[in-house]
Amino acid sequence: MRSAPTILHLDMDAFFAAAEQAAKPSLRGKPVVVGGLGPRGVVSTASYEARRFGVHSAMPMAQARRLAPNAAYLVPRFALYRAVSEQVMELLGRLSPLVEPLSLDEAFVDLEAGGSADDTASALAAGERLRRDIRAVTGLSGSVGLAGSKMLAKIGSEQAKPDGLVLIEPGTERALLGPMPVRTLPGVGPATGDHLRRAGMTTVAELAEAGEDELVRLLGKAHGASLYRMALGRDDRAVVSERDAKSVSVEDTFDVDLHDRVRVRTEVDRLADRCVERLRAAGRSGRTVVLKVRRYDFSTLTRSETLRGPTDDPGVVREAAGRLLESVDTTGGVRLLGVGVTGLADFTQEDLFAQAAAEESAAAPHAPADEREREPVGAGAAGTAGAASGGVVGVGTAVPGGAGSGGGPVEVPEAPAERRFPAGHDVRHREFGAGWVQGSGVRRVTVRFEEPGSAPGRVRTFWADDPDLELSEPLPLVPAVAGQSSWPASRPKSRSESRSDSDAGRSGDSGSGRARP
DNA sequence: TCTGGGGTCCTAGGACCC
DNA sequence: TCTGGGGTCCTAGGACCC
Repeated sequence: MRSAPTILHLDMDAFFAAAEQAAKPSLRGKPVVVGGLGPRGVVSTASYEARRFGVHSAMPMAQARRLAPNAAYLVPRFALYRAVSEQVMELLGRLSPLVEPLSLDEAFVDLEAGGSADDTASALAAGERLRRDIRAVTGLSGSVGLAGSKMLAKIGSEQAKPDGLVLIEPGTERALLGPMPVRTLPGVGPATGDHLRRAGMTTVAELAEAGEDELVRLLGKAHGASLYRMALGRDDRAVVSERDAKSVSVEDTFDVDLHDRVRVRTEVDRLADRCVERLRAAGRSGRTVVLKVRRYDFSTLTRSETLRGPTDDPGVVREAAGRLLESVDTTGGVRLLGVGVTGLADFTQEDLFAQAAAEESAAAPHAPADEREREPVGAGAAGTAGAASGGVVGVGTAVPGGAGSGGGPVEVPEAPAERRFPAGHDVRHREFGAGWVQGSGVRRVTVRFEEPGSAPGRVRTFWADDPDLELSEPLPLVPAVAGQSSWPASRPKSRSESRSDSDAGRSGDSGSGRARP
């Protein structure tokens, strides 16, 4: 707690949906829902227009479509959101060296540590200036909370939404919190909320009255004690700018449950490879391998194995995950698989002579499908990895498809129009210019030709293999102005890998099972 | 046509060691 | 040799957050 409201919390308003509306003029003022479009997708973000229909985050997409059948439904474009996020974080960095990002669209800033505010008036000024700057640079709105602690700053930004600022004057915390529902406090979710309600507590004031002993008895030592402090408005947590990741994991939910044991095993191998890719991109290695299985009935279990030393070897992680899989009963079907690594260390394979030798005999006879021969194993790799790793584009849930090696019995369907041109992604046509994929299917692609600065545009339909039409990088939401932060998405990236994928797919046009739309 | 993906932190029991 | 206690590591699960 400090006596001046110099901790700032920024939360961008409906971030993913707002970015899409800024990128697509025809969607402004309309309900927009961003999330997974598959049969098991959920909502990531709903625009405020969509929220009026009752759509909200984490809702199953099917339910959202029932509530708001006329909304625009889009897959997330993380490359775009990451680029906007970097612009925002850069603005926060001008306020203070102490910036703690919580996600792409949210962060704490210690204004006092940055010398940008030391009392109510200066904090207010800094907050309002920040909101103006964010709008000028990104075209989007963010809400700001200012208070003497993290908890209150965050509650402030929540109250400020959308597009507002709330300052909570130190000294007024308890009066403000008292009547609020317990769910307002961070760390009180559905389970704890129910627990407390059954014990007769629904407001923050009632938590404070109950006392620490009672809350500890109810919720356990750590949770009870911290909740009691929060209920009194006490929160001394510092803004921490750099935190090392403690685990890396990847997981996939399948459109239909997997029953074939062999298929389950190949999916685990692919997940292990993806996990190691991310691990290596971060320059880390890990000692404990975790397998996650969600079964047909949504029951979820994890199995883990700790190795003798850390590894970033895909073969080692595959083997461990495979062993763990053998201890799991998958009859009935598998809905989700995940592979993760914890116990992270900073060094990589070179340091692991002993480990490598010990593991050698157990290594698979065939090389992993995704050998990264581009990067020499030498010292240069770590130094350049950062620049190259930024370009990974997360495109919803890609489900089937061989890992590219082409070997193996898994059928490789032609890349259908909806995968080559995912709904919502940017394209460029040689004649008509910039636009975005409004829909695709049956080998056709429908494009709306408009871009961030333009008026709402018109729609045209093309063959999916039209050579004049190609996928393109996201454009800045606001035209660049001299002296302002650059547009990260426009930085040079690795050559589009979708090219080789689609080449491989296209050659087999007449071949095996092409997905019917 | 129910329930994503990426994380963090906490608890609890058993093994093992001193 | 009838019985203690503390510390750390490993494993599994659950709650919570965005």
